[in-house]
Amino acid sequence: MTTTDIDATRLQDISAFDGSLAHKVYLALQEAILSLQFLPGQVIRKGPVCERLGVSRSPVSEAIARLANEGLVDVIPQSGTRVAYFSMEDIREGTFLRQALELASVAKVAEDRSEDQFAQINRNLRLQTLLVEDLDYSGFYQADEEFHALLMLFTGYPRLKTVARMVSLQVTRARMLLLPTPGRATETLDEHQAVVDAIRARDADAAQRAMRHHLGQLMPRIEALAETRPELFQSR
Amino acid sequence: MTTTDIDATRLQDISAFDGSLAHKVYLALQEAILSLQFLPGQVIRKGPVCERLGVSRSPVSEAIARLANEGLVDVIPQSGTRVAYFSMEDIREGTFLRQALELASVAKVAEDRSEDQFAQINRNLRLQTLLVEDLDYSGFYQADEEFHALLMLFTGYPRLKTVARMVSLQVTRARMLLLPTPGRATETLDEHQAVVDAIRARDADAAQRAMRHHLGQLMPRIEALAETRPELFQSR
DNA sequence: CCATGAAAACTAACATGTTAGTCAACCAGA
DNA sequence: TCTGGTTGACTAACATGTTAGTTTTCATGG
Repeated sequence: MTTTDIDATRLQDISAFDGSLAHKVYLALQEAILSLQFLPGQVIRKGPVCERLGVSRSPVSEAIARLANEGLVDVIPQSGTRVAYFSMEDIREGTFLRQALELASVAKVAEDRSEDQFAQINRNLRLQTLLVEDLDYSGFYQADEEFHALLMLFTGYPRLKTVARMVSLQVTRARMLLLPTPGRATETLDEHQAVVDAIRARDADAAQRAMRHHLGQLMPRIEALAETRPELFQSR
Repeated sequence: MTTTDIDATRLQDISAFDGSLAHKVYLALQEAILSLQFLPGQVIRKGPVCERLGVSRSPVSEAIARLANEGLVDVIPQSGTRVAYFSMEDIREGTFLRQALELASVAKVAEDRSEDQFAQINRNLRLQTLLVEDLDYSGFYQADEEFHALLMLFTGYPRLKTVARMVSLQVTRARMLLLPTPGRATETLDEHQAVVDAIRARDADAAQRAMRHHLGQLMPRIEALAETRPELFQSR
C-alpha cells in the first residue's frame, strides 16, 4: 500500500520555478519522474502532493493532465494516477521521432548556418573536449544536451526544441539509467566531431549521416536495460 | 465588443463526442477554430461556452489549456483568451516539423512495408483517382488525409500521427483557406503517384524525394494567403 | 477454506465559490 | 486637447465543495 505510493516529500520546492502555480507543479512532478525519484508503477495521490507543495487540487490536476498527455503518467478514470512504466515501444517511437527532427535540423543548419552560429557550435564542442578530459560526466551531459539544443535553436524554429523534448521524454528518462563511462564519452565526442565537421563543410548529407550514426548508438544501450531492470518495464 | 467575441452557438453539440467532458469541449472548440467558424483575434469567454455546452468552467478551462498548449489560442493571464492569429513563422515551422516526420515515415514504410500494406496504400490512391474524376473535392480531401495517415500508421508508431497532427495544426487551419481546384487536385494525384511508385520499388530515397516535392507545393500557396487575407495574420 | 456480493472508502472528474491581476473608462489637472 | 492616475468591471487562476465511478474490504454462505 504505502510502498507503491510516491514519496511526495521528495518533490522540490516549487517557489524555485516561475509561471502559474499549475506550471510550477508540472515542472516539479516532471522532474521527479524523469530523475526516477518517482518510480514506474508508483501511485500519485493528489492529497499528499497538494499538502507538500502547499497548493490546492486545481493546479495539481492541471499538471497531471499535462503529464498524462506526455505519457509520463497513466490516469485511470475515477480511480488513480500512476507513474508510467517504461515501454520499449514508446522508447523506440520516441527515438524515431527525435531522430526525424534531429536529422531535419542538422541538415538545415548545415545549409543555412552563419559563421557566428558555427563558431558557437564549435565552441561547445571544445568545451565537451575539456569536460571529457576532466572526467566531468555531469558537465559533459549538460554540454551534450546544449550541443543538440544549439542545433535546433539555429534552425530558427523556436518550437522545435520543445517538440523534440516532448516526443522523447521517455527516452530522456531511460537515459537516466545509463551510467556514464569514459569510453562512451570519448565515442560521443568523436561522433559530435563528425557532425561539426560536416556542418563546417556545409555538407547537409554528411551531417545527416553523422547524426544518424550518433543517434543510432543510443537504442542498443537502452535495449540492454530491459534485461537488467525488468521491473521498470511494463509488466501489466 | 460583441463583434470581437466568438459566437458560442456555433459550437457543435458535444454529446456527439466521447471521452471526458473536458475532452469533448476540447474537440468542439478545436473544430470551431480549425474550421474558421471562430476567427483569429476573436475573444473566447468561458461563460457563453459553458452555457452553450451545458457544462461548468472546469472542463472548459482544461480544454482551453490544451488549445493554448497547441498554440491555437492565446491566453492573456487574468485577462482573457483569444483565437490565435495566423503567423507565417508558426506555419513555416509547422511545415518543417511535419515534413521531417513525413520524410522519416515514408522512408521507413518504403523499406519495411508488407505486401498487404502496399495494397492498402495503392487502393487509397485508386480511390483518389476516382474522386478527382468525379470532381468530389471534399471526398478527395478526405482521401488525401487518409493517404498520409496510412503512411504514418504503417510505420508501426501509433503516436506519430498524433504528433504530426499536433505540430501542423496551424497549417491545417491555413489549408482551410485554400480553395480546391481541378488543376491542383490532378497535380496532387501525380505527386502521390510518385510516392507510391517509390514505395512499390522499396526505394526509400526516391520516396523521400517524391514526398519532399509533394509537401513543398503547399507553402507557396499559403504564402499567397498572407497577401489576400492580411486581417487573419498577426498584426501585433 | 474459498467464493460472492454488498457496502464502505477512496479517487478523478466536475461544479461552484473566491482571489487577485488586468484593462478600459473616466476624471482631474495641465 | 492631452496626460496621468484612479477606480471598477471583468477575467483567468486558484480553492473548495460535490458527484459518480472504481476498488478494496469484509461479512456471509457454500
